[in-house]
Amino acid sequence: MSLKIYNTFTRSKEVFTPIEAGKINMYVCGMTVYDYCHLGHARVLVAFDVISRYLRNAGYAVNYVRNITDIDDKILNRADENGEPYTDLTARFIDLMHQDEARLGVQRPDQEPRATAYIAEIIAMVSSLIEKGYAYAADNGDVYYSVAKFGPYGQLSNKNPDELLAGARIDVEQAKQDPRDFALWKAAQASEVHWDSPWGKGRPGWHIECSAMSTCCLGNSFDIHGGGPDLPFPHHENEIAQSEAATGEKYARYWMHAGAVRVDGEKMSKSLGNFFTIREILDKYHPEVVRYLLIASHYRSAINYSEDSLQTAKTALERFYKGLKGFEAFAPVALADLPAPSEYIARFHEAMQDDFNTPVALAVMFDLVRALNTAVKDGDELQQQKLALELKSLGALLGLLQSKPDDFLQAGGEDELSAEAIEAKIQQRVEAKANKDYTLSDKIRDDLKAQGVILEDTGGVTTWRRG
RNA sequence: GGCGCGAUAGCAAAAUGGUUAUGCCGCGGAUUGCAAAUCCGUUUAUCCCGGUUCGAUUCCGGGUCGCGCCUCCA
Repeated sequence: MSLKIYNTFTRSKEVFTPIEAGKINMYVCGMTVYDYCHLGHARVLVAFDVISRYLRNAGYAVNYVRNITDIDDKILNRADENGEPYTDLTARFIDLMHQDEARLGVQRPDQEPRATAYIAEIIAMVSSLIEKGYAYAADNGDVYYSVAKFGPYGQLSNKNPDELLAGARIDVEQAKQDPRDFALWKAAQASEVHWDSPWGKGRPGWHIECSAMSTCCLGNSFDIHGGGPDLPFPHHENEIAQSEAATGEKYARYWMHAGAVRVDGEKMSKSLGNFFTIREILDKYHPEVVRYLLIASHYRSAINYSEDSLQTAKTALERFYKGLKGFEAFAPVALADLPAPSEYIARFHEAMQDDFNTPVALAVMFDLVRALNTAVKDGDELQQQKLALELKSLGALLGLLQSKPDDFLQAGGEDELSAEAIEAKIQQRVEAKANKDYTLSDKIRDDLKAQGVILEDTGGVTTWRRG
């Protein structure tokens, strides 16, 4: 069994072979920090979190780099609107992003380079592109990349450069020699934030920072480059043009792009203003519910967000947690460390190795929890322990099932009945049952149910959860 | 206009040239004081029209509808 990855560049699933055996260098385009992260960002964060976790678990030494773009027109505009230094704005949203990612259980990347820390490298790359004839300094102080000079331009997004020229419909900057050319360096206006450069005071263009940071952190060529669904063109196309022209080497080998998150059939995006932030969703739902929702569809397919879909995700997770009650003591282990792994482990690997097919991986876990429930019913303790450990270990690999079952099943809002009040009611009911006063005991149970609390009498013991 | 993706049961979502996806919901049974949970069983599918094939949801062609990128967006 070998790992297969869908490569945007070839538009096909390919057997994955790293440049250096056992090592994977991976770069993912991260956030431009001027606003809260929304669910679309969460999708990319979680997708590549699961991918990097799986690759590590499969034994690869993964170097996962995810950048932060902390200088950009939108950042400067927002800081201007707020009347604050742009560095205050970016520091705040970097911090908030880290909070969101921690709450979602997303492991931090190995390196998290920021554009403003790589200005010297960016200037060096732009200089190199000018020297090699791929870029030119215009009269207005901007530096542009000359798209016509890069023969393979358009390969990633499957675009014909000639047709791009015909289709240009934005106001073309006068200083450009060709409408398709894009800015590597932008001259600073009057009092704007700027750095000194051979072309005067200015700041980096949008795409160059990723070329510079990925090359500095991972080398001229690396294994995987990932990002959101709207990045293949122009961002990644331009990265390829910049990097390959500057280094003369193949840039990234496998391009991976997450699918869109939609709302009512339309892409969730800042420009449409139809986005839900991660934190507002996490105010109402357990982080694992959000993770489950994002993983229950394949990472490349579009998903349609709704409150209902979160509710369904919660119900699905409850099935796992109900099965794990009583196995709190089992700590998850790496899959390679499982003793005598069951067929479910092999099936899980098979699913994940097929372009990280998490929906199938979850289906395997549902089969596993059924087997676990059966083992519990049959009183087969060895089998129970084995399967519970396996389920927790598979869950851990996906960043799920990390809570104690009761913590997950009993989690409630502040306005809901307290655990103490529920326990007191249960005690009253135990006494009623002992007196065979089923009318009272059923009334207590019905009253609790009306308040969203479900009682379960299992083996003479009553437990509860919120429905 | 260019490039690309998708259409699967009540909902969500995989896969597959012939054989159970899976989860939720519905129905029946076991279990239970009654429930809940669990287990067992079970009802609903492959957008339309052609073609290839012994056989197509799956491959090919055409169509319809939806969506994405082509402009800042993950």
